[in-house]
Amino acid sequence: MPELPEVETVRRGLEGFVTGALIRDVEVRRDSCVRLTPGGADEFRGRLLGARIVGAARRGKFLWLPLGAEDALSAHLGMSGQFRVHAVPADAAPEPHPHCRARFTLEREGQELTLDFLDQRTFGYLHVEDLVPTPDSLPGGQGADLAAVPVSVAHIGRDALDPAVTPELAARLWRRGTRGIKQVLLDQTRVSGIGNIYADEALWLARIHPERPADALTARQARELFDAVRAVMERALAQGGTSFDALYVNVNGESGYFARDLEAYGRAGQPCARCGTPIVREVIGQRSTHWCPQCQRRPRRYAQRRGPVSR
DNA sequence: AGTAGCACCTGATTGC
DNA sequence: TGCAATCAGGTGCTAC
Repeated sequence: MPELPEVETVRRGLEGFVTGALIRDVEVRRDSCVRLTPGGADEFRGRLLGARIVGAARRGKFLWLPLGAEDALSAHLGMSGQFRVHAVPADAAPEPHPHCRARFTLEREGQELTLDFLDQRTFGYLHVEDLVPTPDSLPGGQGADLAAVPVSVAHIGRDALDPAVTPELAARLWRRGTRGIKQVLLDQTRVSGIGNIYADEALWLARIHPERPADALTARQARELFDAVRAVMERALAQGGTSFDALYVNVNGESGYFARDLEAYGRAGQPCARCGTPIVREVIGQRSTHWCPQCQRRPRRYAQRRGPVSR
């Protein structure tokens, strides 16, 4: 569920809480939340005990806590993952929530802290892995944390708020292939961080039909789409992200407020804020997709591609 | 190489 | 009331 603005909200919350902390204890409450680790929960715990967290980093929706320059505690929130912080020792913290998959006891400046990883749908996961330099690392970087990424993140493209991604670069990455642009926006190997909500919102803002073939986008449309992605994400970030329910909250358990500003996502049947035409919803590429049939027209010449496929 | 389809889960909501 | 079907913010693997 969480997309870039939500994951960044979590990252910021973690950064202030865990930076400089020593990992004193690791309680894995559900083994399957530890993935990509041959030795499972035991290895996970073994590599973390005594390690010091030096920051909190993110690329797209992938999050990691570097343990120095060599390795990191990596996390992906999947559809429902959360981190929750308690500035008290574990024995004074609330009983773990039924969805709590792992509990960490940290020590920082002589204080014991408790960090919980919750995940209702269990698509999220944790692991410890090496940091590797990536070919597109920013020279000089934005601090040591960004000069390298975890192995599991190396195949992910730079994200939509990364200063190294220019509108021209995004246009080049997106205007390839014949799939609809909505599906291409969700492809994390191109420009990462965009999920189902912000894809629909950005396409609405840029007035582009979600099924327009990626290679039929003009360079100008692609640049406008990138501007739209950034605008939507920056506004969402300023409001702490989008919360529909308790499945997305920040590290303090608080909701984000961007849901009230959504113009397309989840608004099927309601009037478009620009023209009043009811927003439509249709499943495209197995994802629920929302758009204004008036503002986001499918050009006739491309509409033919939707016709019956001969086989 | 690029793309489509499905698998991985739990829980809330909807419909019969 | 009960039960089944449907839906949900994501990723990655397999097979074409």
